[in-house]
Amino acid sequence: MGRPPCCDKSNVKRGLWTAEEDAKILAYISTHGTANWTSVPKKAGLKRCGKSCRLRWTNYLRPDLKHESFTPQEEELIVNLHAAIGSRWSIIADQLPGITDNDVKNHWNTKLRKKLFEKGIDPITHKPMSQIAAYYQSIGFSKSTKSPTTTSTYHAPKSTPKPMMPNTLTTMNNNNNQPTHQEIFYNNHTLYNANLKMISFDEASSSIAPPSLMQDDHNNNDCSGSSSSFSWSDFLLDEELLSPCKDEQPQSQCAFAGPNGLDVDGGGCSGFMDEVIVSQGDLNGLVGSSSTSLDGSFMEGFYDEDSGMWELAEFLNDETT
DNA sequence: AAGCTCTGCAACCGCCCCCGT
DNA sequence: AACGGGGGCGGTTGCAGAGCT
Repeated sequence: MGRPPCCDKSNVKRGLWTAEEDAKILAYISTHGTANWTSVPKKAGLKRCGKSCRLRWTNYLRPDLKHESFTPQEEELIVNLHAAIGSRWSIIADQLPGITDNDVKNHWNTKLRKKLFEKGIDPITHKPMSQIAAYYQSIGFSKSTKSPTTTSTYHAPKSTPKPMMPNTLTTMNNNNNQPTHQEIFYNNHTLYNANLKMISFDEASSSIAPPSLMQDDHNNNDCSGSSSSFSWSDFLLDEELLSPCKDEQPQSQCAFAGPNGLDVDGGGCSGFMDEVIVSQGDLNGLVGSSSTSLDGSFMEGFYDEDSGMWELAEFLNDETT
C-alpha cells in the first residue's frame, strides 16, 4: 500500500495553470520563498495541491529558466550524460543552466531518442542496434532457408531459452539494484516497438533513404573517428565501463568497434558484424531497428546499402511457434 | 473543410529518500 | 531505531496544436 495522498484530490484544481494562478504563486513566493510547499496553496489562495505548486514553480515559473529550445551542444551533453549515468534527469539538468529535469526528460523522449534510433544507436545502451542481432546469432538463432525477397526469417533452436541480453549490453550502473539483462532486453524492445513507425516496414520493398550519418560512417573506414561533425563515439559507452564478455565470446564480438562500429558496408572495424551477425553477406554489416514480442520472437530492420533498401528480418522463437 | 493522427510538453502519479522527532 | 511527513524524482498520461489525408 502506498502513501496516503498529499492532499484532498477531490478538493483541488487540476490541469493547466491559468495566468491568474501563476501570478498568485509568483507573488507569494517572491515574498515568502519556497519553504513548505504543502502550505503554499492555502497561503497563496490557490486551490491546488502543494506538489502541483512546486512543480509549476520548478518547471515553469522559476525566474532562472530560459524557456528556449535546446542547442546542439546541450543535446550532445544530454546524450553523453545519459550514456554515462542513464535517466538521472535531475543530475543531467544540473549541468544545463536554465533547463529543468522535466525539460530534459521530455526532450529526450520526444527528440533525442529518435535521433539516436535514426543513427542506428540503441538509446538505452548507446550501443549499435546491430549488436543485438549479433547476440542472437551468437546464442544460436539460425537463419531460415526460406527467405522471401525482402524478409528473412530466422528460427531459434527448440532448446533456446528465453533470450537475455549479452554482457556487452550491460551498463556501467549495473549492480544488484539494476535491471537484469532480461529486463533490459524487454525494455529495449518495447522501445523498438514504439519506434517501428519511424521505419515503415510496410514499405520495405520500396527504397527508403538511410539516415545520412550512415553514409558518413560508410565513408570513414579507418576506425579513427567520424569525419562528420557527428561523432559516434560521443554516443557510446566506453567499453571499459561495460562488463566484458571475453570469457564467453570471441573478442571480435566483444570489442566495440568504436566510431566505425556502424560502418554499414562492413569494412574497416567490422569484425563483429562480418563474423557474428551474418556470414553470408546478405545482411552484411547492416544496421536498423527491431521489435519483439514477449515470446522471444523479434523483428529487426536492416538497411542494405547495396540495394539502398530496408529489409525486415524476422527472428522466430521456435519454442512458441 | 472535417476528421484523424502525430507531436511536444505540461502536469500528474506514485514511489523513494531524507530529515526531524 | 522507528516512524511520519515533505520534497524530489522518474515514468506516464492527457491535451492542445500542428500536420496530414
